[in-house]
Amino acid sequence: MNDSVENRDIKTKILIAAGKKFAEKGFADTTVREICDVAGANLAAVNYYFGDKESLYIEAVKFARKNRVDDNPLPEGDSDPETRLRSFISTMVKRTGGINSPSWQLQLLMRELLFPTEACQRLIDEYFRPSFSQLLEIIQEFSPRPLEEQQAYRLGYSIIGQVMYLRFTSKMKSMFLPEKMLEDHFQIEQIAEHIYQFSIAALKSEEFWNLIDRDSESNESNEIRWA
Amino acid sequence: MNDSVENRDIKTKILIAAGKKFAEKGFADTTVREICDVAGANLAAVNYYFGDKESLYIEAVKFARKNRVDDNPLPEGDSDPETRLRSFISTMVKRTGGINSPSWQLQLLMRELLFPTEACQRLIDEYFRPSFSQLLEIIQEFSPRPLEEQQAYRLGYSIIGQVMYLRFTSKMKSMFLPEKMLEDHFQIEQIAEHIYQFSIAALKSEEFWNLIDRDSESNESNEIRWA
DNA sequence: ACCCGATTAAAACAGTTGTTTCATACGCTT
DNA sequence: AAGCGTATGAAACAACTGTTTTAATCGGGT
Repeated sequence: MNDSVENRDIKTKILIAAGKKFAEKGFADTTVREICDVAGANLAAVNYYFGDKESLYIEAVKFARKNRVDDNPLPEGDSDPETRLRSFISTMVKRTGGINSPSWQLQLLMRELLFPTEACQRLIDEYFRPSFSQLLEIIQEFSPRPLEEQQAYRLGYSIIGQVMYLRFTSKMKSMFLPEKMLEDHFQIEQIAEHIYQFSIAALKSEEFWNLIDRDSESNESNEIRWA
Repeated sequence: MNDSVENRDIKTKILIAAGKKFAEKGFADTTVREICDVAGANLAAVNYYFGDKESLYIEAVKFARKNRVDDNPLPEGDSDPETRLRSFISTMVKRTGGINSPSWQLQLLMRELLFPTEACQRLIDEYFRPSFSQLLEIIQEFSPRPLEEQQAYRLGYSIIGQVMYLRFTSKMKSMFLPEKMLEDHFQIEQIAEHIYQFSIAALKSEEFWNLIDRDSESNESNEIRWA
């Protein structure tokens, strides 16, 4: 099993075909025959190149992640917090592919999050955590004083949650929302702008930060310090 | 196939066993033999009572929903919007079972949302839409002027998204968050309170409503800005 | 006591699945 | 051109799946 040029082609074809099918129907519902069919490879090729179906799945997840990182890279730069947050949300929404056109790569990664297999921990560490860390940094800049870790995490969840929920429920959205509304008011850019506006409104609310302050003070008095 | 007392028992047992297994591993990964084993029924019982596996699945989803509705009913009453929103979020978070103790009923419904089958549309109409409608009503009360439908929907999504994301990612949360933080700061009540505070901060922001107003007046410019 | 429908039990069936086998074809080095 | 390791192709295998069949059992009504 080397990586010479002539056989990387078919191997890659299998990885792509597998990724698409796994993303679409999950591990159990996807057959090796199906994958080989799409890839134009022989049935034995999967076992020849990857050993077994499960190893192929793990490789497909890795492959999907690798292919995914480069698209929609998180914006760098030291602009103001508002702009950075807007860019971040916009990027994340774009990464999810909005409502209608999800990439199979992300769909596969999502599936892995929802029903984790062995490949999940690695995925979190290498793909999701870096983005989340960047979000935490941005959030920190809105806080009038250094945020406690758990508060930053919860805020991060609130923002990421809005983004991810749209992807998670993308299949049922047409059952929930009228077709016309989907087309007219739930396009990628509109979604991103809405989530940004909603989040920034909360993050800029003085009252909100006062509440958090009060909350953390009462926590410290009630609980043993940790960390 | 009648519903006399003596055979409702085994039928119900199968429904419960099927619900649990389907929730845990999905439709394809669950075998009829497994279900019958758990239910203490014979292999033929599934086909005898339900026809085939798929019909059993649909019945199991219905059964899960029926069992689920009564717990954590949405609070009635005509208190102020803030209280109603807080109650609503609290109820929804409780319904999701928080982080650690999900019920198999809800887990099955969630799975149906994520990877819809035929049972999904019915589920949305009978179970999720009523809750969402109530949320829309509450949101409306925060708006200084009558909300356009799509704006109400997007706001609803922002709030529901925060709640649901926690459930959707419950399995991976222990991979993402330190154990200690989960225990100390991601309990049901804390999550609910946080989501409420975050959402209410946005909903009370004058700037936010001004933006929405401006937005609805000029939809085109918004799209161009993001193109 | 007998019968008859409803239910259960066990086995068998037919189809699909992941995996393996083995013979053949290909590409490169000598 | 010969030789050799790699890759492919078609078929077969063994296990598992949902479903069906067939016979046995149960329980109540006549």
